[in-house]
Amino acid sequence: MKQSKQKRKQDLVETIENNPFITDEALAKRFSVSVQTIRLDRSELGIPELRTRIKQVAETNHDDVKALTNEEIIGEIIDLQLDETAISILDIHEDQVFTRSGIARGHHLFAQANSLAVAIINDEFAVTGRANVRFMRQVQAGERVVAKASVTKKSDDWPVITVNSYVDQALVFKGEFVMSRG
Amino acid sequence: MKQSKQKRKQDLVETIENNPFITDEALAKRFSVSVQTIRLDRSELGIPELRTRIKQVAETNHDDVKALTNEEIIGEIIDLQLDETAISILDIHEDQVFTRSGIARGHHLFAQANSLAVAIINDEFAVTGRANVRFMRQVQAGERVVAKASVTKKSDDWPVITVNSYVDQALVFKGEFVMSRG
DNA sequence: CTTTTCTTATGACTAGCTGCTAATCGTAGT
DNA sequence: ACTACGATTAGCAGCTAGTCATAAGAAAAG
Repeated sequence: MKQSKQKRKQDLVETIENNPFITDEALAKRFSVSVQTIRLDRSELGIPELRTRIKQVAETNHDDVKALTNEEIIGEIIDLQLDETAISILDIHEDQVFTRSGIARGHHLFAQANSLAVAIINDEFAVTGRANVRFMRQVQAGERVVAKASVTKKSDDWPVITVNSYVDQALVFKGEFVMSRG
Repeated sequence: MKQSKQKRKQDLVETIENNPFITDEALAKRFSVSVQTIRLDRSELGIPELRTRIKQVAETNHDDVKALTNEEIIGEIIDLQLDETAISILDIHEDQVFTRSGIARGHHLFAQANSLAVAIINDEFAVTGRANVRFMRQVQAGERVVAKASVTKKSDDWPVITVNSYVDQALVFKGEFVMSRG
């Protein structure tokens, strides 16, 4: 069935969206137009060719370079006394755990604690110098991690922050962060 | 470096397994043999061509709810000998640094090293038990961090992995990870 | 009836293969 | 030394699913 160019383009986008594995030839048959017309439409719509599309689908879930959340702070700070204590919460999401075991990847707990340690120091250029961490118990997806930080050694050069993270009442993470002023 | 056919075939399987997006030409270069040899090896091993491989990857995680082969890794692993050594690279992006100082937030370096430590252990349920890390030098946006991991203590219960990360030749991160098998 | 837009056709080119045949290399056995 | 053998390399036709550029024909709009 022949349709208007507008309509065909709309349908084309939809069709490809829910079946990225379709070739131009198949599309041509489906819309009763020539392959060339499909190519024209695709180029006008900025839709890449089949192989590129497949690759994109493959990459979205295979891509190794998975970044951590791009927020300045991992977790939500709910209490903060500068240079004293701080508390943050982090809800462990489905994609922060190992798909096989369902256990939260360690670096997320580290990131939460590290963020908190940085936040507690009243300095614009505070960075972590050293850290000593321990994962006490595995955390599952859906659990809420509460991190409690306190400055255990006040020093302008090397303040030390201790972070304890809990799920309910259970200690899941212990960390000691030695900071440095940038 | 030339190797025996057996060894090459083994390496070929591994290489393709953790990077299905590699062409025969690239493989030929990597193993210092001709493209024809790679094709021969592939056909003997029953490994399909690039496009088919990509399609398989795309398909398995298109209709798949629970992907098992999902390697959640921060950074790109460029070399891996299970239970021995591993190397990964991570390009520090604009939004992985503190907006004020431009210094990479520590947990990204930790995440890279932690991922590598998990990957090196030949176990589906390996998790980090303890870690001792040190940030030697600040890393700026745009810099490429190369993490080198090696198993320093082989143990079924508590293997220890040492990770050293470099920017150019400079050591920027040192970490010791004590793993536990889930 | 023109003009413009749309559609289709054509030819030349590409990557990354397959499948086949033929030649060469190095090593080992007799 | 000769030969046999496995491993390697080379070359070529053909394939898919495209690319780009150009041109010509059809349909719609002015």
